[in-house]
Amino acid sequence: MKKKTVVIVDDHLLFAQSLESLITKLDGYEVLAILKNGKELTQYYLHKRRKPDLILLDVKMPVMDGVQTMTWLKEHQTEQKVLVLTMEDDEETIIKMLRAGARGYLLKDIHPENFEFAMKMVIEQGFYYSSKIQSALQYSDQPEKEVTRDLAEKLTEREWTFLKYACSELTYKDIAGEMELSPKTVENYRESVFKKLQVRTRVGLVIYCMKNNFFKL
Amino acid sequence: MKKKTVVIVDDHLLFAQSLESLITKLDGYEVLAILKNGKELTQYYLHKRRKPDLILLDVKMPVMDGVQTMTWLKEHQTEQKVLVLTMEDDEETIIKMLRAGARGYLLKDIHPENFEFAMKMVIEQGFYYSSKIQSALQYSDQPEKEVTRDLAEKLTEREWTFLKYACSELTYKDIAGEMELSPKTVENYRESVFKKLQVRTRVGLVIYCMKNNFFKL
DNA sequence: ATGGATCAGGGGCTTTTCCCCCTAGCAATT
DNA sequence: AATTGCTAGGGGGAAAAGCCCCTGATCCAT
Repeated sequence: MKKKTVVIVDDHLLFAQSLESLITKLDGYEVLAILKNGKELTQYYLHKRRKPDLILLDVKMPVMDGVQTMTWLKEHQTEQKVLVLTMEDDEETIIKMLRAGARGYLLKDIHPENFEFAMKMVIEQGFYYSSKIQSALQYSDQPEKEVTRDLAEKLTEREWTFLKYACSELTYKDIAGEMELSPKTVENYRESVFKKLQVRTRVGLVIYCMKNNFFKL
Repeated sequence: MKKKTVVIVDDHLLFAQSLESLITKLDGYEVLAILKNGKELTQYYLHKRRKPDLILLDVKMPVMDGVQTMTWLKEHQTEQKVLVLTMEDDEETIIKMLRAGARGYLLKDIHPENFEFAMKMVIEQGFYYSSKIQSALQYSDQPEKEVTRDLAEKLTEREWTFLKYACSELTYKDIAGEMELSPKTVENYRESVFKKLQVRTRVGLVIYCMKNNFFKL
């Protein structure tokens, strides 16, 4: 029987490499590559490397995170099967990933036996949802919350940059300096981001970012 | 050569078991047990099981976390060598663990080669500090910062209550309403909390709380 | 070529936050 | 009996944040 191929995308090298040795031990699986983020994954495809049967994808990563990667995959590698493997168990992240096309979602505290089963399921059946994830899915049809989630992804580049600065003790004037813009322009980004994320204060903004693991603190 | 023995304490089973297979592959190491939290570790000693040369300890765990475990070990297993292996890279956690007696501190995103070296160092030399951790250590002797860390836990009941409200989109006037106080009194709590936590803005306060997991968002 | 979105900038205004200063009651130490 | 610490309250002022309004310049797609 031909071995199933796997690519691991996770910035935690120790975990990634440990996982590789676990997977290799499972027999029937082969790890083609370990990549540190989504950017490296796009490079991987670019160099026409062997497409894996399954991608194990982390969510919180520098450079290009799980959600961005998932979105990219959906566009450029439609058929690629992905199992999200992460610490993030908040509903928003789960929903975001599943809607971006993830066919499975696992928390890293899963039992290794279940892990093997989940890989098998995603590769053969195309999906795997643990019970925890299923309960999160139930909520995913509530309209208002949906809207918020979509808007979160519709921030422009500059708005994202602003957002990162906003999650600090810098004043808007400081941020204007950092971004080399007029304070008034920064003010506009504030307004548009507030509206898109539906918050009313800067504190609300920070909380929103934390809840959704936009970046590590 | 006798194999070095290791016990892994980490609630993320998949990671723990993956790590086990990595360590076993290293040759020269033997994993005696995988435990889910500090409580299980105390049970382990209670049953007079073989004491390992090294404990790999996670910080964020349910039941009995890394800091509590470290404190317990310092009292009951003074000679036990411990390498902290975790995601938590904020200074407070690092200092707390080192002060509780950890002889080494590693982030999970370390390169596996360095990981082996770190294990070797802790077992043979009794310590290992990565450069990141060393820089954190530098600050630990600056008196003011030390005080801050302690004060973080010395918030009064009312300040604590205020803090929770402050991590929301409520204005101080709103908070005054919620706490049934005059806005001016709330203002005083703000000032005292700012000073104790050494932040300059409310956003900084929220970030501080998130970094230190004061409460779930 | 005409919207539509993104980017960059501004005026004017209100509210909130932030930073000092201060008083006073009450409880537990010293 | 005095100090310290927590509680609750206040005055005044400067800075920042928040909320409307508006003008252009690109660039991109119908």
